Amino acid sequence: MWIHPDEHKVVGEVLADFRKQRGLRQQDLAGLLGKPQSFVSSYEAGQRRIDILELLRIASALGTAPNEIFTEIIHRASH
Amino acid sequence: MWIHPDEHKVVGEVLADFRKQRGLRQQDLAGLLGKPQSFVSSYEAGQRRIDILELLRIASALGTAPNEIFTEIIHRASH
DNA sequence: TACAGAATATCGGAATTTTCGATATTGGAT
DNA sequence: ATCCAATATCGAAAATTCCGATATTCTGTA
Repeated sequence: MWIHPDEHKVVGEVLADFRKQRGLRQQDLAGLLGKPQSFVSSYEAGQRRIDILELLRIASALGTAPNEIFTEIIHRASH
Repeated sequence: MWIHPDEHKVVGEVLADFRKQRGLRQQDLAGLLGKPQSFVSSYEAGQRRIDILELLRIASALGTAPNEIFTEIIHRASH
């Protein structure tokens, strides 16, 4: 148990949506990141934090600019 | 001991430079963040990771857009 | 240079988080 | 209802974080 203040759930949801938009499975993305599927599952559920470098790598794997992800997080967190 | 792959040092250096540009001491920024000075010292030295939400808060406290920080990190990390 | 005070860095060890494979659960299609 | 893909959860060892107290480094000034 523990972690996710609600805002971390928002982060996970945004990252999950970006992944799904690309038609990737957690396992696919995990492979690109060199991590197990449970890693992706965990952060998408807001159970694990993503640090700056991880975000850069995830954004890169998803073929998006980090700022796109940030913009969406801020947008959703403000509701 | 441990953490900082070199890239985490870059993250810390960038954040330190942004802080200094604003004429803030670690203690000042720490106060804005509700954390001890050792927190700022630690991540600026690349000894502690900064997660996405923390970056948003730090950027906000420094009066800059998160993307400015990212851009600089990517720029420096690519050298 | 020598000093004072400000600024930053380091320590220690308890608490929290992360790790990853194995397993369980859920979801979608037929 | 069954099959299989996709995602979620577990556990317990390893790694990281936490923060105040203290040490060190830095800066200006006599």
